[in-house]
Amino acid sequence: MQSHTITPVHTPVPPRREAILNVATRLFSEHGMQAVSTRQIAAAVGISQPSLYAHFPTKQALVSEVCVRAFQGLADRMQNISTDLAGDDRLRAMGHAYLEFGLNEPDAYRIAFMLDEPKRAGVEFPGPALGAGIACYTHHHRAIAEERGAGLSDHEVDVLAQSIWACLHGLVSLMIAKPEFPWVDRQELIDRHIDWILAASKLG
Amino acid sequence: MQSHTITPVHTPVPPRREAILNVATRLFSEHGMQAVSTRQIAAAVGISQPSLYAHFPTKQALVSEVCVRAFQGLADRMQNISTDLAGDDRLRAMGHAYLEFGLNEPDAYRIAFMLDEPKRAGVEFPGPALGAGIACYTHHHRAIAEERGAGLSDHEVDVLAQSIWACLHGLVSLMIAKPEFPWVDRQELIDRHIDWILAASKLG
DNA sequence: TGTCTCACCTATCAACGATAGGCTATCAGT
DNA sequence: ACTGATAGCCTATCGTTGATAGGTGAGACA
Repeated sequence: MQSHTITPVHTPVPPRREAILNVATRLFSEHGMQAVSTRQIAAAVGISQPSLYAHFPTKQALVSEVCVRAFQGLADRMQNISTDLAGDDRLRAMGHAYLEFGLNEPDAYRIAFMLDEPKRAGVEFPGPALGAGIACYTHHHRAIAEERGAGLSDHEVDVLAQSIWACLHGLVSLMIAKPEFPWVDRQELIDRHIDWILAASKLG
Repeated sequence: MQSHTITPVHTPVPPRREAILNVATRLFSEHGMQAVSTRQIAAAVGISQPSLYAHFPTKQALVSEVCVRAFQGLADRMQNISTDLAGDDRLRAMGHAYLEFGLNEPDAYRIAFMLDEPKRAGVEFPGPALGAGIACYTHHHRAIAEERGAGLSDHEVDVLAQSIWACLHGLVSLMIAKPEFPWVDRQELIDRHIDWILAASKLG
């Protein structure tokens, strides 16, 4: 039912919505997503709590949009790597980009890959946040197929890509969830984990 | 304590605390831990909601105890494997035990390894649930050290054990959190993931 | 019998996400 | 300039959550 009144020319984007997203991003990364209430977000923006619901239908929608924005950065980075590099350099750079994104944006990563989908009650979205993560997985899958897929069936490429993804996800998600675990030096573990996966992926 | 259980006439007195834990375990595995409220647990037990707090100081304490009990099963299983088997059979069996535990007890696994510690505000527990999980990691670390540690320094064993743990955790946690992802056949992925890790762990 | 203990109850709290309904400023069409 | 619609915001309130306060009643023991 929205008509020809779409572009009012003076407001290219409602600034309030943007302000809410920026404030929410900051609060989420400071205190964690579950710990930040809609009332805190509204107070930080300077509006009342119900007013948030004029811009976002639900808190989850706000969270998802914050997350999607963060993941766009990872997708861009993986895209660039895929066009700039080749061979082991390509895979190594993508692995590092993936791990470092997860460790630098733990809230976005957690929202996309470490939380259950809200699958309650019938209809079931892929979920916008998960969708943004899947876009990154697609870059990963294509890189594996092109760099390690020679002589493998599509199915075998799928198995390899999912196995490698699991290895990368395992390290970043464990480090996010359990930072107090007595890890060995973080950078050394990341480097050797990736090198080890790269070598193993040549085993066939 | 109350070993000879001839149920008294009036009050069946199956220890309340035990009944709560059993009911909570069932409800958590049916609907997920976050979705079950203290009121639902109390109703299923047949007592009022505040009465729960006579047995557990907080909901988190109840959740943790359910989780610790579940993990005791995994620890026992890994202990048995470590004494019954050796070589690659030992590592393979432990890997399978670990993955299948996570997939069969997703709530316990999630509580122990996929949730942030409640580290806010000063004092910081290791957390009873995490503690139970760490006990299992210890079995894993020892097995890696004994089966793959020849010629490696302690530090290199740590790196290898943490890398392999991350690979195992990655697969189980992703499958738990994202069951709707188009995974290849679950059993095939598990088998080939473990075999692949086993082979890779021989690369040095 | 008196009293101590303790598991249990009802009543209630503060905080949460979310909704209902009214007020006001802007703006297009007449 | 008036009118009517719209958008954005407000206060008030809802139902649910985890958790607390304070009273009640039964069994153990002197």
